[in-house]
Amino acid sequence: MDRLESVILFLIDQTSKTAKRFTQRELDKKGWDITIDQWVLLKIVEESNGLSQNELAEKSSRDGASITRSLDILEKKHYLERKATPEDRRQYKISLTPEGQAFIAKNMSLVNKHRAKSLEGFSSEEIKSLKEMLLRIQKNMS
Amino acid sequence: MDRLESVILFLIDQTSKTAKRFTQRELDKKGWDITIDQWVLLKIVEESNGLSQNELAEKSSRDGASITRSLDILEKKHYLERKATPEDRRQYKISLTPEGQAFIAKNMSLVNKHRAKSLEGFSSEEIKSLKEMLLRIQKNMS
DNA sequence: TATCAATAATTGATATATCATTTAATGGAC
DNA sequence: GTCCATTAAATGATATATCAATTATTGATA
Repeated sequence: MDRLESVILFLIDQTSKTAKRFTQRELDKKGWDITIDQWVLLKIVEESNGLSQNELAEKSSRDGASITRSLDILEKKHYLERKATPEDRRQYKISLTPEGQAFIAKNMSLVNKHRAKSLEGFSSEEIKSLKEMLLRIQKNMS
Repeated sequence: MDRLESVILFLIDQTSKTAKRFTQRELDKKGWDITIDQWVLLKIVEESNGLSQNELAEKSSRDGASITRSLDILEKKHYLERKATPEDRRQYKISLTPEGQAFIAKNMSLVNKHRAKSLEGFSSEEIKSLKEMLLRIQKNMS
């Protein structure tokens, strides 16, 4: 029977927490006014404009209720907006505002710096294989 | 510039969330009355009896305040207990109760089944290299 | 031994996640 | 067209995470 420190799911969770906490603190120091999860939401919207809230929940692996509340916050900051969908009045299409675009533009290089830091010393083959294994685990757990 | 889906830190977080939600739901169905994070705490105590709360926070990559509250819950369920430390009356040593031991014994095989499921199709070399890469990322982010 | 900085755990305030429920709108089946 | 199950998003209740501040204790130093 394995000790916890060698259980992959435990290590993944631990790595996620460690990296997130580290990055969040660094970004707070730089005067960020949003969380990493909110940033991720902005990036998803940037990459796929006009998604519905359910689609955002799916893409970000989060609960729909949680997305509703994050969108409220990001809308209040004027980083993105809900646009009515004429074909289906129950749903919205979410899109970036110019302020949202500007916020991403201003911070992207800092985020890239952190991503690079997390992978210092990794070869591109390693990164490729790591990605692929993470996806396999996700598939196993769904 | 990479799309989010190929950003390692994003994939790690996503994998962690997916696996945790999946496992939590499965365990809830079996009538578990604790969360995965509480389970992890129990397991840490089982593997290293008599740690202080700060040490538990460190090992579980969680905040001390959060540990305090989880311990309150687990103590109320009589799964573990705080024992006074005579050498330092500020700290406690945390240990499993017989009920805690029994709970682990009863559920361990189910947990192992989920761990195995997450790694279906993985060779032991792959697992070894995945572990090692996760630890390297943690080191990079600390 | 009196003082004071450092430390362990707790507590308060606040933010966010999750599940269940509710509301409004949609789209079949009849 | 009416009924009704389904769906999208919002909301309420509850649990947990984080940070900052607090409380009690320790240990070093003057």
